[in-house]
Order: sequence, then structure tokens, then C-alpha cells
Amino acid sequence: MSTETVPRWRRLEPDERREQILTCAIRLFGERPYAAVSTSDVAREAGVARGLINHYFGSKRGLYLEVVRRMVMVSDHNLPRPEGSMRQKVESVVDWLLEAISAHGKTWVAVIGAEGVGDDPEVERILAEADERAAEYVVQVVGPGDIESHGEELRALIRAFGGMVKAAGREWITKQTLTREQVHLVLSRQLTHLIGDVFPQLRDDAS
Amino acid sequence: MSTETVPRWRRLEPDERREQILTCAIRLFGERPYAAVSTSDVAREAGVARGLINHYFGSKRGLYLEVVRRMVMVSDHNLPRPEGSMRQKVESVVDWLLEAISAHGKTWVAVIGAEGVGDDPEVERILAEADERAAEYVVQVVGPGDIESHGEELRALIRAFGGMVKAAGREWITKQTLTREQVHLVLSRQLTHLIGDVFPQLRDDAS
DNA sequence: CGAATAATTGACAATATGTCAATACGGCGT
DNA sequence: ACGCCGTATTGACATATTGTCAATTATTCG
Repeated sequence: MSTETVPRWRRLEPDERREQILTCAIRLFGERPYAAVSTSDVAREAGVARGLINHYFGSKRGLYLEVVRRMVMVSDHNLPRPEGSMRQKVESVVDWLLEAISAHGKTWVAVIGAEGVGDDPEVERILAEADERAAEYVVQVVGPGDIESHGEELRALIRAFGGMVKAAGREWITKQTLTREQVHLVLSRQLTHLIGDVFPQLRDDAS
Repeated sequence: MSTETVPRWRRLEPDERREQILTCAIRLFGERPYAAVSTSDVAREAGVARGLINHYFGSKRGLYLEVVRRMVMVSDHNLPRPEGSMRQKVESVVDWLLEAISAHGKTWVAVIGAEGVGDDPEVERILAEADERAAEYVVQVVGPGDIESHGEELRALIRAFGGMVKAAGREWITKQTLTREQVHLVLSRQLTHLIGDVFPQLRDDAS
């Protein structure tokens, strides 16, 4: 006769439990808009009590912010530092950008997709930081050597270019109106033109 | 002795009341994220009972969608049809884009600002339609005459370019890292390059 | 001036979120 | 093996928010 008492719930390490809840939250927030996902949904999905979510993330908003952070975070490691001609470097950078996009795939689209009205300052900050990092990397690789001055303008240009990268990514991934090769061509050419022609003129005008 | 009975509330025409509520909603949703705006807030702001919001817009989400629509809607009227050289036409189109942006100002930024994770299909649809209209207009003005074929690719390119327009707009309006003149220069040059050099090559490659 | 119409209200029910004391899992020492 | 203890986890409670709808009242029309 089995006197084994089966535990009603498993006790996990905080980091572990946090991660598990976060995984479920990422999926649900990726499928439905914020308001359509209740903390009960997340709790049920994770198989835990709803209160545990508040214990680990404070509030629903806290959980949401963590999801956003996790989704846009890019590991600073193994960032390639391509060498060679400008053309080669540009193509490498664009390749890296597209790779980052396809890696996240559908999830990525949900992240950068416009929810519409109502910009949450904190969300804004997280996304802005991710954009800034990507821009910084691009500048490091394909930027001209002499950016002691007007470096801020250059980064601003690259961030603006980043908007085109995202939009082109949507055309490729979700709308499928462009192939990856086409997107690669367009972004490479545009970036080359931006760095080689537009930025110099902008710099000269400002002098 | 005044026997005048002052009415507790004014009775407005449905269109009028709808508009009034919508105005308040636009302001509030522009200031705070969706979840941080309660229908009670909107009702209080408009000086009406909360139930009236549901009467006119069905649900909070319905009100929100209406706000989004109103914010991204561009009147199809008085769209300029600039003539002249390609350079002039491009500059006119870019001017129009920037004008549309500055008209809405801060509000506009909130609209196209990424809320983060969780793409509402309906919101997505509204924004996509607005983008499509803008792209169509740009193609009509600065597109090459012979777009009987590859017109879809061209519109896709312009929509991608639209992403850069928005991002550049943010740099100008909110971050103030670029001036309007600088943004104008960048977008004009990039659009010219896109239409004149990139698209032809893309078309030839696909032939 | 009185009745009809419809805009508007306010109360009610259902659902979602945040809080916290009580509970029970599981490691640790004996 | 066994019981103790730290703490991960629960579950109930209080509050806030949303949607519904019959009752109310401002306004129009004869």
C-alpha cells in the first residue's frame, strides 16, 4: 500500500520559477494585446497561483516590462567585427541585422509592432536602448573613422535608418512582399548611400 | 423667486457628444498607456456618466480603436500633386510627410510609437492601411511612369521607407537630435536614391 | 402646455488586479 | 530515517475596472 504523499506543487528555485512564468508570459503577450492577457491566464498557463506572479514581478505591468526587455535584448557577445571593403562591411552589418530579425521571427514582429496610441515611457526607454545599441554597433562597423564631431548626428541617422530596417523586416517576414535577398539589397544600398553621401553633406552643411 | 430649473446635464446630438468624448479620449490616451487610462477617467474628463462611453463606443477597446483611427487618418482631400523635376517632386512629397507629422506633433509620436509587445490585429490593420495610403500617394507622385509591373515591390519599398520617415520624425520631434531641415535633407536624398537607383536594380534583378 | 422621443444616468453584476497572512514543500542537521 | 525550519507558494480578501440595462430626464413637436 502506497503511503507516498504526492506534493500538491513543486517548489522551485526563485530564478527557475521566474523564468518559467516569464516563458509563458512571453508566449501569451506575443499572441494577444496587453489588455487581453490577464494575470490569471499567465498563472493558469504556468500552473501556479496568480499571487505568485505579483510576488515575482510586482504587478502585471512589471511582468510585461520584463517580457519586453527579454524580447529586445541582444547579447553583446559574438558581435562580428567584419573587415574588408566598405561594401563588404555594409553587407555584413545588414546580414547581421536581418539575422537578428529572423532569429526572433514572429516574436520579433510582435515586439516592434506598433500597439498604437499610448506610449509607455518605460517601454519606450527599453526599446530606445535596444535601438541605440544596434545603432552604435552599426556606426562602429561601417562608420567613417573621423566621427569625433557630428557623431551624435550620425547615430541619429542610423537610428532613423533602423526604422527602415524594421519596416523592411515586416515586409519580408509577415507580409512577404519582399524576399530576404531583396531586403538585403535595399538596406545595403540605402545604408551605403546614407553613410557615404548623405551624412557627409549633412556634416558639411552644419559646419 | 427663481423657479428656473437648471438642467443637471445638457443633451447633445449623438455626433456632438461622440466627438466630445473622443476628444478627451485622444488626449488621455496620448498621455498614458492604454491600461493606465480607465473609462472612468475619460468619463470624468468629458463630464459624462461612464455608461455613456459604452453606449457610444461599445467598449473601452472600441473607444481606443476609434482614437487610433482618428489619429492616423489623413484627409484624402487637398493632397498636392506637385509638378516639376524629380528633385522638386521628391522635396514636395517629403515636405508633405513632415507637415503631416508636425501637424499632429506629440500626439502623432504617441500613435506610431511602439507600445511594445502584443500586436492588436485591429490596430495593426488600421496603421497598415494608413501606411498603405501614404505609400500609394508617394508612388503616385514620385514613382516612375512605367510601374505596370513590379508595382507591388515598389510600394513595399516605399512602405519600408515609411519606417524611416517615422523614425526620423521621432528624432526630430521628441529626441530633437535632428532639425527639420536635416530630416528633410536625409529623407529627400534617401527617397531619391531608392526610386532612382535601388528600385531599378531590384526590378532588373527580378526580370 | 403636455406627450413622445431619445440622450443620459446610476445602480448592479462580472471580472481583473494587488495584498498578505497562512500553508506546505524540501533541504538540513541529528 | 525523522523532525525542524526557511521560504516558496497558496488562497482568500479588498479594491478597482468594465459592461449591461432599466429608469430618468432633457428636449422636441404637435
